[in-house]
Amino acid sequence: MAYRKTDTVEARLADNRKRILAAARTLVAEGGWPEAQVSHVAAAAGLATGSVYRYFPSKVDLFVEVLSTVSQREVDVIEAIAGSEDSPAQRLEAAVTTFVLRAMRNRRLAYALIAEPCEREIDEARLTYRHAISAQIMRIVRDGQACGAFRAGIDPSIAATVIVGGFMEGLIGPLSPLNADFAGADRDGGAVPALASQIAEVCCAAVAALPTPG
Amino acid sequence: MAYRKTDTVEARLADNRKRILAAARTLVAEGGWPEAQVSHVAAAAGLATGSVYRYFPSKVDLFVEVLSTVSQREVDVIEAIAGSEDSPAQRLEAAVTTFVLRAMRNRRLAYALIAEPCEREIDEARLTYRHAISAQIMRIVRDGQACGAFRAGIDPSIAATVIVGGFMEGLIGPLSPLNADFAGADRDGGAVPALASQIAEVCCAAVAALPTPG
DNA sequence: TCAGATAATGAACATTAATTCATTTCTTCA
DNA sequence: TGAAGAAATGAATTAATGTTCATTATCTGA
Repeated sequence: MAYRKTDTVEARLADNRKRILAAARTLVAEGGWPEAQVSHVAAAAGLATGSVYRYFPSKVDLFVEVLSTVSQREVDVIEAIAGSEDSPAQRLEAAVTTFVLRAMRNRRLAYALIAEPCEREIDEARLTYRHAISAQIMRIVRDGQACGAFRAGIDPSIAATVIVGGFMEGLIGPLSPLNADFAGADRDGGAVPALASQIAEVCCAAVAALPTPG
Repeated sequence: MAYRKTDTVEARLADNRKRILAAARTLVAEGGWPEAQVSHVAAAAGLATGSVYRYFPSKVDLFVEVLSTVSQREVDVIEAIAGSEDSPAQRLEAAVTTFVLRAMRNRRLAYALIAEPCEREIDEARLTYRHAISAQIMRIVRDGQACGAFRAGIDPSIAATVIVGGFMEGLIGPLSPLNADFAGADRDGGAVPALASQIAEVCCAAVAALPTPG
């Protein structure tokens, strides 16, 4: 009488869930939010539309999980940099450069997750990760102020927010699907590293201490 | 046989159009985009829903005009500052401070026009004005580099973009309706001017030249 | 005042996807 | 193997607004 999920079934269910997430991510990475439709996801995952709702309570939940997974990885990367042993100036430079370079590796996805207009609830989920990134930058700023490498008298929270807004905005143009300048994949030695280092330089200067005169 | 609009009618039509725009603006300023519905606008303007379509081809056109009117004024203000006789450093500081202070005078409206999720086409119209503001900042950056007040070797376009993103992001938290910290109208001598000057300081430092050593 | 022309109305319509759910198919285990 | 439970299906439903348009009201010039 009892029905208990076999390992086989359990595995298939888990696989379905993964495939749905992967399909959703791929669709966003290829066509942005306009492609992010439940029926498309289902088709791409080889399931019926209604089946998606056996794995995710709603479209928003599904895509928030996609966004969270990708974003959390970026937060982790920045956190590792923020917690490293390098000088605050080096850490700030590395955090910004790394973020820009990584975003440019998957432009369409990064554009969708960072800047493309989307549903309110997904947009709100973005804030979580922006805050998390900002918190790591703030930590670097605090450390820098403590050791005199960064100017005192600036609110670290404001500085971090401005820096995060700055490098995100610096990315948006190059990320935009409308912008063809960065379409070529000349990631190494090309325009992308130059962009990253320029953005990082401006961000670092925003908080750097003035060299002690004399 | 012929029908020619009387001055009276002409005036009434013009007045209707203005009232529609004013109502639309007021609704956005009070409730943001969720309130920006054609039927609400019509009711607030004392007209029927369908009548709005005698003055504007679509909802998007109407609200793009609202956004344009408000945004262009801000562009004009910044342009005046950018073209003034002050030093580049003073102009940059003034541009950022002024923008922040003006935005904080009508937080809900500024939030809607700058950051609140909205329809794709309205969002695209935002970019126009962000670019226009960026162009003015870039002009200041160029002038500053030319006279040695700002560091050479930075792409003025990138610097301007990062600065604009920075102060916009610095504003978003304080502008957000969710944020109660700035709800009080202590505009003078209070938290708002302090915020503006902190944001401006960070932005200015991003491009300022290092004092010549020795 | 009246015919011709325009303006205003607002209920009905159109659109677009998300979501539901009655039905079908698959799984389990005695 | 078959009865009961679970999973999958996908067409129909829902919902929320922007937009239309047949109808009504108003205006102009003679």
